[in-house]
Amino acid sequence: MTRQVTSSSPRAGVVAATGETLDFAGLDSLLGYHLRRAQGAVHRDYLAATAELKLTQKQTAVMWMVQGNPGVAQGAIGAALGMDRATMMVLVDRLEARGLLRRTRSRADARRRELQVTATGEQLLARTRQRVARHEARVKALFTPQELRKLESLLRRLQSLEQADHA
Amino acid sequence: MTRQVTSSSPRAGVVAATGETLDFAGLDSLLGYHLRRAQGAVHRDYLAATAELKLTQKQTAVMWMVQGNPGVAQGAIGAALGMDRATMMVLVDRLEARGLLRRTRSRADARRRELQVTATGEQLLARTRQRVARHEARVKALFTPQELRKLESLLRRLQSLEQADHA
DNA sequence: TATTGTTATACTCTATAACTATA
DNA sequence: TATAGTTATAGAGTATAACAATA
Repeated sequence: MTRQVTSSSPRAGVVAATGETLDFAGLDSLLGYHLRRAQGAVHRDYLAATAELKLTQKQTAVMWMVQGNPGVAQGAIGAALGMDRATMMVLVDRLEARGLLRRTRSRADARRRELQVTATGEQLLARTRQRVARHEARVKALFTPQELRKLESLLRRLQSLEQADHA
Repeated sequence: MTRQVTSSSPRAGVVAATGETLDFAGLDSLLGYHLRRAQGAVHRDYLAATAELKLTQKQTAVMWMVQGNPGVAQGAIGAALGMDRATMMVLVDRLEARGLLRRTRSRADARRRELQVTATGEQLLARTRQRVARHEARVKALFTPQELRKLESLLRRLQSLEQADHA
């Protein structure tokens, strides 16, 4: 497949599978576009790397955080990972149903649910970590250490949009 | 398993809404994590900026590409934007149902469906472009021109994962 | 046989709103 | 009143598999 991904030129285009040249018409001047494409590519690589384990990026992030903070409140995890309460519910419901997480009422504050990784969860998470490490290595191999630091720093700055006022 | 992969500080954490400090336990050393968070933040900003127009990032990208390439085959758009045929169907079905796109059988190759933006679609896309421009400006204001070029270049490299062999 | 589009199906993430129970 | 969690509901993106029409 011939790929002609000229970016900066005024009439950037790709040679599609059909042989037609498509005009991006400035779409590829949008940072959001590149971010979405990059995220898609990395996500698909992640899925391929962890396929049989059936833990998505988000689910892994939750398991990971709960393991690192045993007994943490459900909402605190959601807040730390930038997820809505309701979104968090869906995630935790599934992980609990699979026996990977335990949800117990907090004795200090009965409104809260404290999360713990189960023994089954520990095992699956350990296996997932190995796959993730391989996936990460493949991704990071695209960059020099300096580029990696730069990229991470720039991505962190994008995250700061979340805190900004939208008045 | 001892994990000491914390990127910035040995015990990186955030103060959650509750006042508890959460340990990321190395999660934030994963590039995929930062990418996902950044994409989430930008996506939410995009949604807020275009709320009443009801065109998502993906839908806008499709409309944008069709406008720039009138009569292009449905599959060619999908390929250029990195979407599955079935995924593309869902997108185009919705846009067609809203009267924003027209889908006609190609005379040159009857297997293909050629896409066109309707008059209604043109209007909505024009309004969307204005909102997107404002959104983009807000996002890009986080960076210097040099940083922007660097970020785009690094994101492009991530996209190249897609072409790699996963044998 | 290969390609393009289609349909059916399924799963995940996301969010809003209304509700319960606790504080 | 405010907070933590819950439930119901909905929309959107993603993908696999099987299929029809066409090349």
